[in-house]
Amino acid sequence: MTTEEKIFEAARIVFQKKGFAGARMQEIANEADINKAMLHYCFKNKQSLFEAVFMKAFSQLAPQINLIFSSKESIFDKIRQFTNSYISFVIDHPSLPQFIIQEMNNNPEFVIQFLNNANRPNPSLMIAQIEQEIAAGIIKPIPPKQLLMDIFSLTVFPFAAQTMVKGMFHISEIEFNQLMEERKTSIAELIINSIKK
Amino acid sequence: MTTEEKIFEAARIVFQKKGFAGARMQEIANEADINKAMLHYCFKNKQSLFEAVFMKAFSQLAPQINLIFSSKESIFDKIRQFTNSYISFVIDHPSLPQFIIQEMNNNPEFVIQFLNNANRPNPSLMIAQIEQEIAAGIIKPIPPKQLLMDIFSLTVFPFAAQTMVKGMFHISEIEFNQLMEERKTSIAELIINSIKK
DNA sequence: ATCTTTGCTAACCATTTGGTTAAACCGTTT
DNA sequence: AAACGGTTTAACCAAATGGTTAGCAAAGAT
Repeated sequence: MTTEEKIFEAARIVFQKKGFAGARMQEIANEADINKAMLHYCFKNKQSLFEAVFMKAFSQLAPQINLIFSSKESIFDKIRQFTNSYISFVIDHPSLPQFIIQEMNNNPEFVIQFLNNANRPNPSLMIAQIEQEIAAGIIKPIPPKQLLMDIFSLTVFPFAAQTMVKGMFHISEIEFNQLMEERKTSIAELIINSIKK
Repeated sequence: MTTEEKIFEAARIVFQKKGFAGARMQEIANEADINKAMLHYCFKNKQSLFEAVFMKAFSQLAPQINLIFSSKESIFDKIRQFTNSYISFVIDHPSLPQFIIQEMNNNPEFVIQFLNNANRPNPSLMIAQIEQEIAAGIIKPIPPKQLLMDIFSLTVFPFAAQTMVKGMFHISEIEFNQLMEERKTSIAELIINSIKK
């Protein structure tokens, strides 16, 4: 592992645990087990190191989202595929959702500029598809944006609010992951049951 | 408004916008339009000022949650009541959910101690009720914890991820609030449709 | 009138924090 | 072996930041 990779990995850990404002360059250096000056040798400054970490995080998550926005399946299959693959992915990267949500909320200006980017996830195709399937009588009439929010809410929220969920239910990391495994199909069935005619 | 109230209100605004780590005492003083030394005259330090704000936030939100955990209604009515009243409340306090989730995730140790407190929202009664209604054949068999997570996910997530939702759909604050109004009944119907026998 | 308390501020302080620099290290080239 | 270039570090710096202090002004209390 190159020094730059060590730094990046350490930065990822620290930024995702403490957020941009709470992270300390010295802590990242300690985590990477290198001298603090190396951080500035490999990355311009805290901001650009953070942006590298954030972009990587987002670029890992984006394909998961594009999976549901851009595939050619029917709505039902899309929902089944998405809940399954997204939850699998996030179990392996459990701090990503909260990290992204937190930093987006703390830098709304950045988000606006960021989401105008080219390969950002774009829901408009899927909204059109939902309207079509409603018109075709396959699913009940439901505002497409609501359905999209339903899918994301059910999938992402338990991870974003992980600490609270664990605290409320008094469960461990392992039990939490078991719940999320169970949730893969549980969510899909919930939505499909509710919208199919 | 007393000086202490001015400080508290300013601290609320700044902490909820930037989080604990991102908030600056000077910025709070500016927002309150008083001298920075007054912060320390009225509150011991940053930590205790933050705790006052956090506790207030949580104590406002807790009754909304206890509404669903402790009322005597049937599950269906509980869901209808909760989605309605929670969303009404949070439209008026839109940064509360993200604030609480963020600070809990950033201080997990604090959460553990905090959720052992007496009047914390406790889901066990409602879990028992769900099991009863399943046994009575009123609703389909579904793991109670999943149902609880479903309700909270659908209700809380759009607010917690507000900036992302607005960015994805390219909608304004006002349009967002309209979506959330619509969502009050939309969510309740989604869940009830899906679990009723 | 004077002392005391309370609310408040300007100036200051110690530490932390992001960032820089000059020199050392080390493998490669000449 | 001397010169070179990329890598790494100890030491340092300036600014930011949370917190303190000494004192002022006004309102009660004696």
